[in-house]
Amino acid sequence: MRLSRYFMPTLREAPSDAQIVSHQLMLRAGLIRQEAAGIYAWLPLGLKVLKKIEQVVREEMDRAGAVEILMPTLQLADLWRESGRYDAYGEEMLRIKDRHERDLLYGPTAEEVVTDIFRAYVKSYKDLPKNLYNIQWKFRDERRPRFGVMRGREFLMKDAYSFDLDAEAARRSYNRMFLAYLNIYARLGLKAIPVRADTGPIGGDLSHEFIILADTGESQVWAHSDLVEMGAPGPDIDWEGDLQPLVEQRTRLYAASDEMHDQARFESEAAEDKRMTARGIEVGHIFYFGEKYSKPMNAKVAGPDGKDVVVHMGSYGVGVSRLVGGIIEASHDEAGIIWPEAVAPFGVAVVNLRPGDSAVDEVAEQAYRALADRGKEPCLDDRDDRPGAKFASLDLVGIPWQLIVGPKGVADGTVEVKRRATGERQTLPLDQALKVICA
RNA sequence: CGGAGUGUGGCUCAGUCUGGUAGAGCACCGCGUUCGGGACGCGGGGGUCGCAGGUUCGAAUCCUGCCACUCCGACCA
Repeated sequence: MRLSRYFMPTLREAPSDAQIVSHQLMLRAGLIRQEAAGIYAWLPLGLKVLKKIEQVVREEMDRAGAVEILMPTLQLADLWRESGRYDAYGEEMLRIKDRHERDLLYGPTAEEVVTDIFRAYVKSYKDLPKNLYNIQWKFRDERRPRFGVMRGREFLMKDAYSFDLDAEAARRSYNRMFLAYLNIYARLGLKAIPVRADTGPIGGDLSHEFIILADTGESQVWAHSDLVEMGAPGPDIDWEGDLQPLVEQRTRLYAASDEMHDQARFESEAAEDKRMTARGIEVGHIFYFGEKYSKPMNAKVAGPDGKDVVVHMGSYGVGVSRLVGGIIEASHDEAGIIWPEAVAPFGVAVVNLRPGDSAVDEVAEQAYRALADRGKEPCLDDRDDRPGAKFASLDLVGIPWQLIVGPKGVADGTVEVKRRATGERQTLPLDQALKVICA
């Protein structure tokens, strides 16, 4: 992609609406544009990042045995009347009428729809377990949207729903999601901590929130430092096997956010030098809720004895659009965004410092093609700007590498490679520069 | 939803108190000089001053109503 033909409207100053750094940087880097309170258009760069996060989430869900579907944004109120939530859900639900005066709503979540799909087709315990997920736009009419995409009204969310014969099987489904989530955040270059969450009237210990560490995060977390060190289990675990040990290894260590924190317990469970407190952002929530929806909505399968059994369900959410902001909160500096390579909109920018100079053009084109051939998703900065302006805007939008081609270097057969995250640069012949970037 | 605040060109803001022909910087267009970290000079384009009503010879400015957005609080992926 040639930046001279691209659409990347960067701003030198942040619009005054934006308070937190990720929101400011998303506006300045031209990732999003606000259309209304908590509602955003996604511009090319922002959309690329969003799609990359979405794809990582999708791959890890698939790996863990979940199956993707796509449910509608508009849902029938009647389904929500079945579960009893149509009246229970407050002003946050956007309610709409169609031309036939039928009550619709813009889905804030999809338990009802997925349960309806499930019950229509799945009739036997032999078909369990099932885990259906979708990545879809949701709407919650927040009283007070803020923090840009971190707390918008419209947001992209991955939500998965598991169906099992009993609580024990549901725990196995829960465990798969628990570990899949850790893998997702690790692939996104984030440090995530699973903290025990309030299970409300359901009870039990099967609800966790996933908090990514960021100094500017809105939540406080307290955790045993070994938990952070332990990290993700990796993709190669036996997803069909017994995952309980891997989960317990992580859940037995202390971790809590504001609402569940107990300082006395923290101090008794973690030695003084193992106590970590940090700021973070909640980017995922997994929950076992048993028969809460399956019972009122009559989602049953025939058990081994031929009798109907109400299925046990769980739901598992990842805030995909929120993660865009979350990653920026966790990874930026004074100059702008620093994208982890897994989600960067472009892998490398080939910076032509003198467009129109045929020798420079030629080397830049050559570098661009070589990087494209190697799958590095390069862009070519052939904009007619001064070098400083190019560097500043490329730093701002956070592309991980800059391969700088200028007249001086071309004259003695070299280019410069700059790494965004560290600022380190080296001057090298092109073939070696390519090796550095592709290493 | 309670409290506070802001709406002036694409962005940041001045002008409002004390009514009198709408400003600056950035961005944009043209020309020239520049060209390795958001250049400089000269010239230029662009604004129903959130909307509606009122007061006045005259309203961005005063009054009334409405709308939008932001911040603090209670609530959430």
